[in-house]
Amino acid sequence: MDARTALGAKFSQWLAMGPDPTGCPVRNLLDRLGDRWSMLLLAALADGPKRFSALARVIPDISKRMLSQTLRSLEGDGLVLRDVQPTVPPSVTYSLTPLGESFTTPLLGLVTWAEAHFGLVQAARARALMVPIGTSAHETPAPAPSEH
Amino acid sequence: MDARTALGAKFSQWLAMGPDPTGCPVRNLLDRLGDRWSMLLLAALADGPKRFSALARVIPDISKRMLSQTLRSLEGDGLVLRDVQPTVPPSVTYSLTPLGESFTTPLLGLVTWAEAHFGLVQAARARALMVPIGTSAHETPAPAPSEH
DNA sequence: TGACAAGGTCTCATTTAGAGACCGATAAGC
DNA sequence: GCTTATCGGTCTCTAAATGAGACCTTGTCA
Repeated sequence: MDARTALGAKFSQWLAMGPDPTGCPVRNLLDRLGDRWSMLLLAALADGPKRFSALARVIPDISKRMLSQTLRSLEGDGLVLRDVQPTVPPSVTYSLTPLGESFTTPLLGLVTWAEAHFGLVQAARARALMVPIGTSAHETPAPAPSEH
Repeated sequence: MDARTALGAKFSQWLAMGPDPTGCPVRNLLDRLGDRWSMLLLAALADGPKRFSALARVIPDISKRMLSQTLRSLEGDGLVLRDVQPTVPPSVTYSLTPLGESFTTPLLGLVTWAEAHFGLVQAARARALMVPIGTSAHETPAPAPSEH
């Protein structure tokens, strides 16, 4: 059974579980980790424990606000450990918990796929620009350039 | 080399590539697929081609607006094929492209992890509620209910 | 004296997502 | 004939998420 078949089978099982999407583990975790920063932070922490400002440096385009918020969400889910040393100024180190480490396995699969297929995605994007999305031979001709 | 080490190695490679995050394939794809709906739609389509309204039924809590928008984004990235039959009313069927099918492999890994570890995540969440985040032994003592 | 660092929080403005009305053509129910 | 529903969306309006950047405290360095 290939991955597509297996995934499709799982998906129809979720459907059978009823109409409540929040009860589904996959929906639940995808809602948490499926944002712009969570998986990226987990990848950064896979490289080793890091302090708040070190994370901000290696991911320059995250705001302090989202960095703080996302780390607390990951901590709340048990994926990240937050260790505060009561020095002055305080020193806070974030690291992966064993649960967080276990997540690096599927995350590595995702990352590997991205590296391997990025070229094909870029090619598809280039085609999408040449032929506007949704346009094909049998559709309505291009709409007359009406203003507004 | 375990997954965590491999992922950490990849992460430090990205850092060496320079300060521009958008050039990184992983950042780029994570920004596209790392949202609330993209991976879920890919999982739904792994179950087989589906029409617009069928997708809306199996994922009841997505709005038509986001469904349309996300499908077009996936089409633009070459993961999903949109097939319009010029009947009246038009019949539009979405399916995975070969590239989209190849993504089901890492996605299945993610889904499998979620199913296997959801219990641990729930336990961590419960603990996080009992002991407010960031609180540990060497921090400021719990704000003693300064009764007198 | 002033600047800078730690690890955040706070407010404000912009961006994004969701709710729901609407569309045009057709077919079914009454 | 009238109402209703389906199809695959788009449109507007509002609510929520996000980003930018000021601010905080205590201490060290110049």
